[in-house]
Amino acid sequence: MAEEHKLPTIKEIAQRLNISVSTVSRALHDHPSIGLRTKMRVQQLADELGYEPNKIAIFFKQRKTYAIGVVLPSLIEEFFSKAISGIEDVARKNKYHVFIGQSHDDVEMEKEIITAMKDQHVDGLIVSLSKQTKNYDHFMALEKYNIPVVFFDRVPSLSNVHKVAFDMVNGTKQMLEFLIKKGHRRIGILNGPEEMISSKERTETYKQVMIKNRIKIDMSLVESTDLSLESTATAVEKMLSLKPRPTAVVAINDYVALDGIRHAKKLNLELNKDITFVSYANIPITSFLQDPPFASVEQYPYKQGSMAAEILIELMNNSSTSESFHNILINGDLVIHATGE
Amino acid sequence: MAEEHKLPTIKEIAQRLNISVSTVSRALHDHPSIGLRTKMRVQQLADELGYEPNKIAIFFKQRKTYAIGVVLPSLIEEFFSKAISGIEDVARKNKYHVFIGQSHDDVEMEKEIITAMKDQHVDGLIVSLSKQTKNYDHFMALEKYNIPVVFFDRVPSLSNVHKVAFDMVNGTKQMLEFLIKKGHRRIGILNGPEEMISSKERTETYKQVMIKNRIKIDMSLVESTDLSLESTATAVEKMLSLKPRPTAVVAINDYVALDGIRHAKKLNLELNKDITFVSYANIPITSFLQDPPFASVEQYPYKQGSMAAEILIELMNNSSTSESFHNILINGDLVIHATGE
DNA sequence: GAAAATACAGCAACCGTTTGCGCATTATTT
DNA sequence: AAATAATGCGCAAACGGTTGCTGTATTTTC
Repeated sequence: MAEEHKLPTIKEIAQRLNISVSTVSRALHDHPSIGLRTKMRVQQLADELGYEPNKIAIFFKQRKTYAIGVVLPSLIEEFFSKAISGIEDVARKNKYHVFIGQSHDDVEMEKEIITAMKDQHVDGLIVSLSKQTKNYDHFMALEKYNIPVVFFDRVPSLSNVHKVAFDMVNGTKQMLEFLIKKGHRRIGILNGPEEMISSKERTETYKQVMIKNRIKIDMSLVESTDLSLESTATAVEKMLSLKPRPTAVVAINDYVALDGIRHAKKLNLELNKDITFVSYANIPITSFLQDPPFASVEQYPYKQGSMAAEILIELMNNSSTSESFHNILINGDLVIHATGE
Repeated sequence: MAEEHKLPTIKEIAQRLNISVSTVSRALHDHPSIGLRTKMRVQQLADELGYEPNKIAIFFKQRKTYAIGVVLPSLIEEFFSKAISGIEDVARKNKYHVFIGQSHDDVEMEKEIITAMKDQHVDGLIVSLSKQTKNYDHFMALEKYNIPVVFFDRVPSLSNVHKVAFDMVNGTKQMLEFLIKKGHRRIGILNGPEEMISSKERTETYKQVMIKNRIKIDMSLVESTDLSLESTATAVEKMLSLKPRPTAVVAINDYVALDGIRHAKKLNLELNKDITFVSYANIPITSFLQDPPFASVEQYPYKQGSMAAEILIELMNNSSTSESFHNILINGDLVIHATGE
């Protein structure tokens, strides 16, 4: 049973009613040049037959797919799954659908996904770079296909692209000023890989704020991790064995901060007294944690996603290549987690 | 610049070479009935022009999109984002792409997504039900369009569907036997909403195991939560205020267990002594937790996702409606988290 | 009552590719 | 040398729908 799977087409309606397909098409679109009588007959038969336009055919004709692709490192990070929600919501409102691809922080995978999405003729792309990505040719190639790209969060260090990102400079300033106000003078940074511009910005801002507050800059207080477990462990260890030890540590994200906290406990350091950890917010389980980071900068992933999507939609509509590039900075907010000090 | 966006087509190649499009098409496919000379000329020009077949046109013609849709409650739950990875990996291997839709546990949203995916002509669908879903008509309607559906994790209570799910009966047995062996006699259940078959199975298994171990069944030890924060809080409170209090509690997932643990601490109960919490694994941050659930049953989301995808691919290939339905049960494994007792 | 305007519907091309069938050429067989 | 078989390629339809143009009744206008 159910083996005939012949969906009704406009052609069929035309035959049954003994009129032309163009008339049917126009009737269904309520075109003014079709008589009321005909329109009604068509509408009725269409309903009876359960006719539904074949969108693939339409997309093909219109050279549009109403699909946007999203490429990001990993859905497991809450930051990204929240961002996806923002993208999805905006997309749905505008009748777009969302393809998702995870690069798992692998450039080759990223390229593959981009190619696949190009082949699928997505109308636009939203991308958060893999942490390995240094070269942007595979994105630039998309221009040829007229596929606009909006980057978010992990954006390339180029000026001629559209991007939405957390305002790292501002967020880092807030965080450092907060710590300094609390009396900290020796502040460590558990930074991300050099390839990420956010890492560079963090370091720069660090220097800036230190200078402004007349604190001597000590670059041995800046450690990097490529975010792998081992690399993070090494960085944490180095950081905590510095002499004198920093009294506060800014970690690139909550996971790294938690690693630091765990290690500090092992060393029998008293948290928020001997040493204070702060970070940039990625995870929301802090309420279950005995010792959360003292504070985090909320980065509003949902907002980043939805803004990126809005920009993309604008770009897809006005294919009139507006010469300017969007460069949105999202302001973070400092959130205090720890219950007391 | 770049305003001509005219991608080369087979037609263009044909014109330039003064041959027919059919010849070009066949040449590009290495069809035996095309002469070597012609093939080479075509190939070369195609390379020069950077020709790429228009997949949309091909999909349209072949009435296939090479897209599979995935509908699930929320990407934020790690269980699901891991499952997605499993689905994606299998899909990619088979040249399929993945559309994702989040129902956010809302039936209406679920229906909308299904409709959208049907309109997009996905070739198949993988679904984990919203916790509200009681009626499966919107899935059954897909038969008409010849779109196969494979359910996973949150599956419907129907026998004539394909599904992959965690073996709740077995997993729960393992867990309960484990607790009983440890001496627990008064075991509470923080169960999920009644609509989820897993909840029913949990209750049933509970009774069964109790009977087998000659422990009197006390249904006041079974509390339900709809998984909202408030509902969970209420259930936890009730559970911990029972007299006598249970010495062990099985929670539907880690989040609920953590809520229980937090509440127990507030009541100054000593964990794993006065009361022990166990659950089904959804989250991996246990290593950062001071007091993780004592044990969890790992549900292998990646495996569930990849198996569901494999079944779907099989179904999409053999549209020969095999009369039997897949009904895979994934065996869980008990994982002990707590460091000591 | 004839000319002009309007209303209604059909023709055919088009989007890019695939494929069954037929038709020339050339090559092979006897 | 004639009949047969390969070989190489083109024609045209098909997938489902949209749209500019054309054509014919029917009305309206003066």
